[in-house]
Amino acid sequence: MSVGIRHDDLRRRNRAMVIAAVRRAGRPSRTEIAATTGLSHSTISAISADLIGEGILAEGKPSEAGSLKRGRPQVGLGLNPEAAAVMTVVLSLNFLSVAVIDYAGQVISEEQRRLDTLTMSREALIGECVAIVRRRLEDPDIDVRSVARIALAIQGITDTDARAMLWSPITPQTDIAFADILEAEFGIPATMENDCNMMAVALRWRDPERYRDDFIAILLSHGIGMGLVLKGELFTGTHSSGGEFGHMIHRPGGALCRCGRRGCVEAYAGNYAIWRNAKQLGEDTEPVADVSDAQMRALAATARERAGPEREAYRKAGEALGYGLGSLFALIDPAPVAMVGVSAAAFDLIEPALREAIAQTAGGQHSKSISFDTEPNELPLIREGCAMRALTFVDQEIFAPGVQAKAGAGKNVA
Amino acid sequence: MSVGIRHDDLRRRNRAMVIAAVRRAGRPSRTEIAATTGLSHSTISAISADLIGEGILAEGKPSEAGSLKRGRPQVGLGLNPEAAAVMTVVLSLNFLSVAVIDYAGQVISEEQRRLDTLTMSREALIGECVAIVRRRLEDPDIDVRSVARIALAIQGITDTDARAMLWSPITPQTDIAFADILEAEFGIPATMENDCNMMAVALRWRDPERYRDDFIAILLSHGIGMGLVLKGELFTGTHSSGGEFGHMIHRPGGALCRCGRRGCVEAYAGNYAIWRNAKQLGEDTEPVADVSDAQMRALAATARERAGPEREAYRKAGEALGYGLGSLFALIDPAPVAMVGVSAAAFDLIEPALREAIAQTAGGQHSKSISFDTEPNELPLIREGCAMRALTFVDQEIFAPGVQAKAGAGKNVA
DNA sequence: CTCCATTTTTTCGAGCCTCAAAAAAATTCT
DNA sequence: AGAATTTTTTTGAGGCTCGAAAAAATGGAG
Repeated sequence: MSVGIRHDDLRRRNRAMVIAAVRRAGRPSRTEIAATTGLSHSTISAISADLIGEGILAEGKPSEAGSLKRGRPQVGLGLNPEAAAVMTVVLSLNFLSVAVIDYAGQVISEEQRRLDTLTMSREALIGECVAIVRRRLEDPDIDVRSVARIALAIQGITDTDARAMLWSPITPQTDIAFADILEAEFGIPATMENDCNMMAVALRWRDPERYRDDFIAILLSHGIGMGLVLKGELFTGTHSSGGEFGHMIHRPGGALCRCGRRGCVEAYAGNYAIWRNAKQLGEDTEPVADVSDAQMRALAATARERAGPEREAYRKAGEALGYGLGSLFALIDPAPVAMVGVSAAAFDLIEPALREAIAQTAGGQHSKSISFDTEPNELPLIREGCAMRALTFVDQEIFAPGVQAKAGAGKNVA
Repeated sequence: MSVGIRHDDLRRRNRAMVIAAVRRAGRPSRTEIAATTGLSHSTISAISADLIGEGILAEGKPSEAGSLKRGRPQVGLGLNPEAAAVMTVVLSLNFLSVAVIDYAGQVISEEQRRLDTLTMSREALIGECVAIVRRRLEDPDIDVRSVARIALAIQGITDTDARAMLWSPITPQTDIAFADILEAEFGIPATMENDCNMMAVALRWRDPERYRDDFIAILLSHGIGMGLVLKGELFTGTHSSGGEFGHMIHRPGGALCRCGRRGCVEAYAGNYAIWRNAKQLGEDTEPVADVSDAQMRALAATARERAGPEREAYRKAGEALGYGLGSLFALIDPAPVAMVGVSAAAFDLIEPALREAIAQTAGGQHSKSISFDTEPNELPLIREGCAMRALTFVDQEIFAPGVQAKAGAGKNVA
């Protein structure tokens, strides 16, 4: 059972709340913070005095060009960019991207690099990651000691503790404890996150109006991934990063999936599956290793131009996604969906069949009210999510430390 | 964003924690409570003195026949049965069951009644419920004023606020706000819960070792229902009671389901579906209204005896359940499963195909490690879950009241 | 230019709450 | 009967938040 609340926890939690309020609002005044947190002015005053004294917050002009109102002007409270820094490492197919971000969220150093992830050895892959991180840490603009956290993201399955990649489509290697490796190498706390989960975190940060308590981010790429936020919390499985939406069974015994099983949603909606159907290769054909974005765009163009196997391939993708979403909606009730990735740019080809399929399912009662957003470029989203993830960690675990600082990723606050 | 923690919340939460610890442990000593809650002895002493003064707890002998150890003997703290009472109302197919339960969890009055729910008018159905509740409240053994909460459970879909039944297979009526009706009639706070969710609550209460943080309760009855506990919390959809496992799509365009759609899991695994397949009526045949338990048991007996359509019907049920569970496990990772209801008694016929199907899915990697329990009788479970639900409400909202007493069901603490 | 109205922020005292340590209570063992 | 042991209560200290009042900082009116 959950443990009692100690007296000291109170201050810790309220500190964290104030920091979170500032991060969200930008440059709120003390009065605004009091309003959003529900705490009294005196408490906010005391806590913010502490935080300023510790160099975590800094005073400045308020966000609104005030001076219109009478009375003592508000003093804006902002995050002190120099309070700390975090690092994001995004590993995707043939690509490695690293950035250092200050406490206020600005990128202060970055590097990107092409790799051949599918053929690299385990050691080479790890080596590249360690090397690129080291180069960034040696950047003269960066104070190494200020880097408080590293967040990695990778396509594939990670464990719930956010320590290791268990399996990924971008490499034949399995079970690499990237978080432990980087921690050991640089002595900086690190976590290993699932890319789709980071997309969800970023969407929530970008548009809290639309993506608040319940929503779904679906990555339409070579494979199909999902990030799910339920009741305001990032949903992960109990053991792994979970949400293996792409491997829900669409048709028992159906098309061959990259995972070796049959009939998964991905085996109809992943890039390789659309490609396979468009080229009429048959559902038992071994999935190709990669289809370039340009090839996919060409496929979509053809499908738009004329009826034929290309158009049919997208229809099948839509159907699979629709039934999958429908089954998901049977479990969690419908929620806004963001489609991310190359094939999101071909969503016009996918949507009709998708909606029709959803309408055949339990979730389909409100089929018309379900709304879709599209975002063709996943990488920036993933990086942004990683940054927020790492910064939130610093906010909570370093600047509002409690007795029970957990080893793992802490709470799944999206 | 969540609101700051007030100073008064502290006491409230710790009071609730102490009550919960006593409810769980039976008759713990103050020292034991201190150990399980993590609070200091002095705090426990202060809080329990308050609670005894208010008549919520009462001193007595400790649960263990102690006197073996040296030193001052422990004083057991138990719930005072007279502190309050709650009422459970379980509405199932052709059956209505009501009980009054004291604060310590003992049944002190009950009544059961056969109805013809499928043909009753809306008014008659509501009237029966109101009448049976009134009769129990007029029982001379019951002090009406002590009844602090009514929990209803029904098969079907309820809303997230636990106010209304939205749809149920046991009646053609829809959208009956039972909770509001009973509240208005008797002035006692009421909630309307989903039966499978109550099963899950009860399982957790009965066997916290096995059913702790993550598990699944599946009702194998005329229809297929599910109660899901994830990370220690009852999982409900965002709008409805959610978990419409029975209406996940097993085969797109497949067998006709009672819900009017095609290919749902229930259309292969519900009693009517097993019946339909056993009688070789064809998948488009309109589902029958009811199959008696005796008929189902006869079917199972035949299936055990010889190969034939009966055995094949159970195989198909297993397959559908297996693929459904597999898809679920793709999302949430595998967890222990309890099979409840008549067909749980025929689980031997279902299990082989079920396991084979799971092995074909993403969740199937750990197929062998997934364990199933069976419990053929759902009604006692549902009643027990309702009772715990209502008692927990009294513990939290009445005996540890806070500023923000929410209107709805409060937190989903299973 | 001065003074008042207005709004934000800080200060101060009160009231709770939890905690650690010590004291008191209630037994068993010798 | 006294020592040892364990549970429970008491006591005092330290923290935290809150409301009210004071202080600060500005715009507007005369």
